[in-house]
Amino acid sequence: MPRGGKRAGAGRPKGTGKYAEPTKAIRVPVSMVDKILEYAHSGGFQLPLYGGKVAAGCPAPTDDYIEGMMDLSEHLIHDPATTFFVRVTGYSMINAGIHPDDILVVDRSLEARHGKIVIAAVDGELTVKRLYKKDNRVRLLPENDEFDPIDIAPEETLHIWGVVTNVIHAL
Amino acid sequence: MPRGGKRAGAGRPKGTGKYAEPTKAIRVPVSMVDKILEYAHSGGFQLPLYGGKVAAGCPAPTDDYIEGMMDLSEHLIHDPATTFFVRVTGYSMINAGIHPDDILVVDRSLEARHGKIVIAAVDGELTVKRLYKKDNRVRLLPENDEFDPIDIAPEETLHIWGVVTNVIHAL
DNA sequence: TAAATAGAATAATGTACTTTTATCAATATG
DNA sequence: CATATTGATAAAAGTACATTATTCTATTTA
Repeated sequence: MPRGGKRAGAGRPKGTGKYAEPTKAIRVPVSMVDKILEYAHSGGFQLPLYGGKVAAGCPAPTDDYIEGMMDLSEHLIHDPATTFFVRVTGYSMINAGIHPDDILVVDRSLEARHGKIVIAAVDGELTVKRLYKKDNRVRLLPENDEFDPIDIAPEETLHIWGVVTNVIHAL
Repeated sequence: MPRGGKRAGAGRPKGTGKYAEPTKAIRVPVSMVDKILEYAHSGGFQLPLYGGKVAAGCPAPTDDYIEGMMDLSEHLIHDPATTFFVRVTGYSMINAGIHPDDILVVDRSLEARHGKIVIAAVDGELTVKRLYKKDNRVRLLPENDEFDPIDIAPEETLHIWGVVTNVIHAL
């Protein structure tokens, strides 16, 4: 038997889907479908960032004290086209907090100014050093007394790959 | 006039699309469409990682010397559900290479063992310290001589939010 | 009158289909 | 014969549609 007629307010409510908001169909490469669905589902790798203050005795991370949400890649990489990573070898920059096996975030679109920490190709090796560029002298300075500065003669060309923006150190 | 009947080999060739591979339509939240398209287009924030060796005099990053491709988020975040970030305040862990305004990657699914660097909530503040947990004593040890260790009395409960896995330091 | 239930309403989802884009080959043209 | 033109072909991209899922309400039943 019919139970019906018109009725206002019926129907599936908005925001009851997986994402609690309207969706759109877009096309992505087959090989990335899984990764992208995971990316979408986890909200774009946005994770909570906490600052200093919390309630006394607060036992675990809560939304209440979140300073904001942050996506690491977004935060560290301004232009994917000009950014790359370098794995550190050696101790020559230890006093700048750069340890072996650290990962450096490098941007080659930044100007290599005096005082910046840069990645340079010297003698077939990639090296991290602080750039000295003053009084018509160019030098690569280690931050470790046991290493010697590298002088770049005026006729030599120094191949600087980019400027280091961040150091990622695993504990 | 007609210019021809059947002909083999005609048609748009495979791999001439934006992604040079077949695509699939998937549904994603409207608010993330732009981000996801950028993500898909840049290959999932996979950027080159370089190791130590390059050809002498190599002027710029080239594919030839790539150690591999790396996605920062993927590399640093094993489980988005249990990972969060903390912004560092203060100098108490300076000797562990943890500076003010550094960002810590913290995983709360890891066991807080003796010797690990942890995030704890003490007196309404989030604090980073090395965990001492031996001989029935629990202490939070700074790595800076100007700071004092924090003793946790047996009857107190120490609220550990998670174990620090990585330090991100801007230069 | 309270609980159960069938059906209506509508959002969410996935996919089939249409439209667009790109390339090739057959023919025409100079 | 070299070059330009046009239609055939097929991949790629975007979108509309059919399907599925969910919730609400009017009616029935106890």
